[in-house]
Amino acid sequence: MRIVTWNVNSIRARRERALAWVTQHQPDVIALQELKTTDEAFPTDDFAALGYHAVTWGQKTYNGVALLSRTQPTDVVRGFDDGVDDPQARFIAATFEGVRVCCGYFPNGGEPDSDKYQYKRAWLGRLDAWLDDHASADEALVLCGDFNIAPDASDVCNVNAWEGTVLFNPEMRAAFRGLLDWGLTDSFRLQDDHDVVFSWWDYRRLAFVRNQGLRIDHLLVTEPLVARVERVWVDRAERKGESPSDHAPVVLDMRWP
DNA sequence: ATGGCATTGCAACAATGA
Repeated sequence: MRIVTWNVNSIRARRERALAWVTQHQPDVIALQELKTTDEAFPTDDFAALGYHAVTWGQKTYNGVALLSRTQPTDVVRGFDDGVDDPQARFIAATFEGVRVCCGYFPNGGEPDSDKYQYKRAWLGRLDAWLDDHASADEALVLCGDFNIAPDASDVCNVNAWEGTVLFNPEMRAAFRGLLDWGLTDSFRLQDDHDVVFSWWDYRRLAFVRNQGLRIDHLLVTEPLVARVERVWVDRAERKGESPSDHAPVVLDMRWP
């Protein structure tokens, strides 16, 4: 089974690339973030023509998440359903062939002293609560998406430049460790021979050609899946050429069922 | 200390991202 996470930075701007990528790489499930459009404007029919089901949770202009799959999803949830009045569409989950796939577009956080960072903190707490209340570390589960957290110094191109930012600081590293403590494993780190580590490169300053990036897109798996992971890899090629997203797809290949 | 690049929505370049 191939499960992919990809922040597309607008599905309308990335429509042709996304269709081509799915055609080439044939994922079983692909979790998309930053759709930046409504459910009505999502190219559901284009993916259906390729044989993919789509469940979406979009909104105008910002945010938006989706799950595309070869098989029919079950038990779809949109948002945390925790009573918080939150207009930001950042979380969707569904089950595919017995694997619960949770797709999050974690908040960026703006600046460390900002309201946006407070929202990021609160959102991470709400995610923890959702996992406690609606999921189990004993079930086959993948938590994937754009976490907007670089978990370790080895995930950062320039530690001095990034330390203390909303993407890389002690509190965010602790939040990431909290997810691991809940019972998740960073599938990428089950393997130590990666050609490509980073998953995001800034559009500016020639960051991609200089390979000045961050690893902020992750696929965390529960124990029932750990031994089944075959390979986790970043499709750096998708970051090349005309009009790429600033994120590359991260691919998890595993033996399932 | 700031912009740099990209996208959206509204028609002003402002808001946002990472």
